[in-house]
Amino acid sequence: MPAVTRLRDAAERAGVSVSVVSRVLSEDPSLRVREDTRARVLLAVGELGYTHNHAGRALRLRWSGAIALLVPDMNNAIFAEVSRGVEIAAGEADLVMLLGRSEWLDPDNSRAARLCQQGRVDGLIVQLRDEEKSPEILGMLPPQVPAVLINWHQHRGLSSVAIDDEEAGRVATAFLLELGHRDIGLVGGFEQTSTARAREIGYRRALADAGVARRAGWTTRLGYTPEAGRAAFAKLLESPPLPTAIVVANVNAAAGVLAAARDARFAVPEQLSIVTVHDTWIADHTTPALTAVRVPTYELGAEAARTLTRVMHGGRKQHVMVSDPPPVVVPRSTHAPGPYA
Amino acid sequence: MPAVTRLRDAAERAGVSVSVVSRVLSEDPSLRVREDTRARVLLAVGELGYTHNHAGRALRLRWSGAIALLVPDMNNAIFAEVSRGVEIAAGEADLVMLLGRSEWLDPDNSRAARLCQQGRVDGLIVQLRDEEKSPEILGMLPPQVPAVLINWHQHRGLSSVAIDDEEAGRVATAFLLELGHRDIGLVGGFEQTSTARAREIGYRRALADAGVARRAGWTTRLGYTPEAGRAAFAKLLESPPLPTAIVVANVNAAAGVLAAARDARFAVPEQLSIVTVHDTWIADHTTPALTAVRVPTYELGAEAARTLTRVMHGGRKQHVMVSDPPPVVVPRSTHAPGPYA
DNA sequence: CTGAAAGCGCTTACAG
DNA sequence: CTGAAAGCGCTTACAG
Repeated sequence: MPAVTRLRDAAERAGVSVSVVSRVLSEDPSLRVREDTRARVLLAVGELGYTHNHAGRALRLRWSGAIALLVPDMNNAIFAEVSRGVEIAAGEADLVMLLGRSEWLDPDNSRAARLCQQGRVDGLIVQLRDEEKSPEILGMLPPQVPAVLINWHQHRGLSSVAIDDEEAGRVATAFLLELGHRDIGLVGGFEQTSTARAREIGYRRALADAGVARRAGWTTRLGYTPEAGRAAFAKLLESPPLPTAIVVANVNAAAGVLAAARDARFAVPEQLSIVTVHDTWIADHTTPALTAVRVPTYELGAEAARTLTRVMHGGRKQHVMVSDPPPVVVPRSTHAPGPYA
Repeated sequence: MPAVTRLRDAAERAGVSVSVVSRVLSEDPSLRVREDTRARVLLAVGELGYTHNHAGRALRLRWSGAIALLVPDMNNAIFAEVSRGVEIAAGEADLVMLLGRSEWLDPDNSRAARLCQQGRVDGLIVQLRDEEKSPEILGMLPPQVPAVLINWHQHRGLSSVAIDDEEAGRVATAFLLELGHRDIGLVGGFEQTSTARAREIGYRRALADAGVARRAGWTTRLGYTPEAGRAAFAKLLESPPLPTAIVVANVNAAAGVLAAARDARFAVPEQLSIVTVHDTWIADHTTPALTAVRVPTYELGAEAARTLTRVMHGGRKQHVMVSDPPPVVVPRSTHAPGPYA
């Protein structure tokens, strides 16, 4: 570590005690200092380019100024976008973001717990793996650790932040209904994940609102990966008749559906319309480009950081739904008028 | 912050002084302690679940145990993959990774410089934005700050880690030559970026080795984005004749090329073969799926973390080329035999 | 309005 | 082999 200037150096240069420098720099409004003293201090600080030493400050203040974002996989455009939101909102709260993996929560010798206990981070933002049966894994964390679960609705044990997944599912479905489709399937996520359930509810509600019957065989719940999407399409093929349109609950799965449809020489959108949730840039680069429901992923991350900040400052556990901007369909090339148009 | 156990608590429980606990935990092999003392200490530590307080340790030891990875945009599969490598290798060196943006280097009030000066991070891994004219921006960093530039070859001022970009360009081109193409263009990156230059050299060398002429009009250097790819294709169209094949220096640009070709109703690979550098998962999800040169992106990140560690431990500036595994073509669906097959 | 002092939790010469 | 003490750089009661 370079020999940096300490509070003491600045104090000596300004001809005051360290207390004064520290207080001037703290910008405590209740503080009385003579104007010329303050000026001298600021001058010295400026000349020396003094910045407080973080470790000294953290030790004294008992906080680290860091939060950790734990995701299953950065190699997922959705989480990458969330991380941008977290990083930026954290920065606005003068917090720094540490990037980690959801594995860090794994019970035996949890790295996340250690980080918290060591005082390296003040809180956690957690995206669970979809395979996780439930967020019980978080039970492994010391209960005092401030944490917020993202993409989870109303978890009883922890604060959570989610987007309006139900509305996203509803909007996607309503769009297809309006196009004249009635035979609409759902390629959904795992049943145990909160977002998958919400999106499915939205899908069902849109159908119900339109008085359109739902066919159980047209709903699959295989997950949010391209492979899951492929599998879902295969399953659909197995039990004809096929729907004329499907809602896919996740864009990565939608890419898989599209690939499988292509392999099966199925024409999209002529034979099958597809609307997916999540407007990541992959949606714009498939062929045909995916019609997608844009959801506030970035805002989700930002709100998670803000919520965590509140919790860290002693706020109560809370459940936040990010509903601004609301889910909206971005029409591209995977939808076509349905038979009832 | 939760009331965690301190060294003192463990010491009291074990009936020894804090010095002993600290020393036992440090695992200094040169240390003499009675076996039963050590056992008592370890027992107490285990029972209490003691972990050292990070701030105390960092203050005393004058290091933070953290590094920062600065990238232009996480929403780029290549950097996401690099970050995985960095994170994992950092973890192996007991370092934690802070994720930041290249903007943090911007001269006025550089956040990166502050982070270093505060002792919040011990070093930096930097991916420059492609628009950056040159790495001179790093001149803004205090010279003592350990830093390594990634995706840059042989920068004179700083350590750097890069993949074998020349070989990647060569392999891509050689693959097309072998397929019977001779009219081969290059959709390259900005001239000022080191990787773009290297990939272009590889492309030229492959042509030269095969005794095939290069046509200047078939080389564009518009950057690594989908938009750049689209623009490059448009430019190619403007000045016929067209090559029968192109090497694209970056997969994101390749996605743009593909989209533009589709819009122009150009048949890939029948009328135009495409081989791109970077085998991110996007390559597998375009239509047709991109034939790509797989390069060791993950390893690049991991090696960057290791190199930075060495530099932080006082090692000299160094330039590392990650050449294992070597660049290799992953054949998919954007290549076809050329006219000289 | 300003300063001297304590103490955050740790490691490590130094004594014994 | 073990302990008492100093000191890393900071903030903040407490005194004046």
